Parts: sequence; C-alpha cells; structure tokens
Amino acid sequence: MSERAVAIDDILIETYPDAHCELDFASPFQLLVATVLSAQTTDVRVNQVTPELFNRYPRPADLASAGRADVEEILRPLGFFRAKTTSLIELSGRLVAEFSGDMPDSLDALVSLPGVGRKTANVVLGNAFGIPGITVDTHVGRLSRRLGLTKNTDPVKVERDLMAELPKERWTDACHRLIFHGRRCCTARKPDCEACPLSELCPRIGV
DNA sequence: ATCCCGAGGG
DNA sequence: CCCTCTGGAT
Repeated sequence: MSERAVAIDDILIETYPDAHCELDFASPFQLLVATVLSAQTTDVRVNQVTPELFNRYPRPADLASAGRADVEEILRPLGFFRAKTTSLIELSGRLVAEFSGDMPDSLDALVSLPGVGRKTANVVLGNAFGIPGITVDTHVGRLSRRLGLTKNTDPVKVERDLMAELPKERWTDACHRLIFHGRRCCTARKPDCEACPLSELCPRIGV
C-alpha cells in the first residue's frame, strides 16, 4: 500500500466526488457491449449509438442472430466498426452457447470472449457486478506514469502496480477518478498543470 | 509491431 | 496535418 497513491486518490475524491462510469447501460450485457465499443472512441460517441443498438438487439440471442450489415450501419460512426461488429455478434453467440445467454462474472470467463481483454473485463466486473478491478486504459496508463505510480507501459504491469498501491475497495472508482482527471485536466496533449490539484504530489511539478 | 477505423481537437 | 480518444487480436 502506497501512502502517496492514497494521498493522490484522496485529492481526486474531493475533486471528483461523483466520478463514475459514463457509458449508458441497463444490464451487465449492455455494459459489456458498450465497453467493447468504447475502444479508441469517446464514451459520448458510444452513448450516441447504443440506444438504437440496445433497442433493436436487447439480449445476447438477438445480437447473435443479427445481420452484419445492420449492425455495421449502427456502429459506423465509431472507429473499427467492422471489427467491433464481428466481436459483438460472436461474443453474443458464445454467451448463448456457453453461458445460457447469461453474463459470466469472472475475469477468466469474460476474457475468453472475443473482443474482450482485461480492461473491458474489469470494467464489467467493477461496474456491473461490484467486483473490484483496475481498468488500465489510455488515461489510467498515462496518469499513472506521470504521477510516478508506475514506470511501466505494459498495461498488465500498470494494473499490478496500482493494485499493490491502492486498497482494493478503491480500485474501481479510483480508475474512474483518474479517467475524469485525465479528460478534464491531465490531458494527453496539453496538461493543465497550473490548475491541477495534484501538482504538489506530481513528480513533474511538485516535490 | 501492426492492424482495425472514424471523428474531433490543437 | 497529426494526435488522441475508457483496446484487442494477430
């Protein structure tokens, strides 16, 4: 457990008390779909296409038997829409065939699905099943390195480092807070270090 | 390391 | 124009 990591998270708790998953969903399956779609795309854009997608294909069985062209048409505004269409249709088929159309709630089972990696699996576990997990996306990786919480670029190692530094009950929301801060202040291109509430704890500015 | 892929920002 | 956006599979 790292005092500094906890101190950083304490400040983020005050700064973003309501940090949460901003993908719109009404079931674990919908969250899985939305998270698969969120790769290399903003959650705002995902939320623009999921209403029609969920309305037309509410359950895994519906999406499993969907026509490729119809799904592609809905997903077109997102990046990688062909690859994402393949992932959604195939993972839905696997849910029907191997899990009776239900959603598995273990990391191993989720990662076994096509298009689902550790990041996506941990988002579903944390936000649909209340199982703590570190979700290393572009923001969490970038901020963790800038803040000196890790020196690694490998997401699995970043995940391991953050798990060691933060108490388990904070894992899921601490990642939301890092993501909020990454979008609003510690942006990739031009971080606003002047306005940053973490500056005194950040190797770039403070100390 | 490369590919999949589109849109908005700087 | 290049970089970035809640990545994953080959």
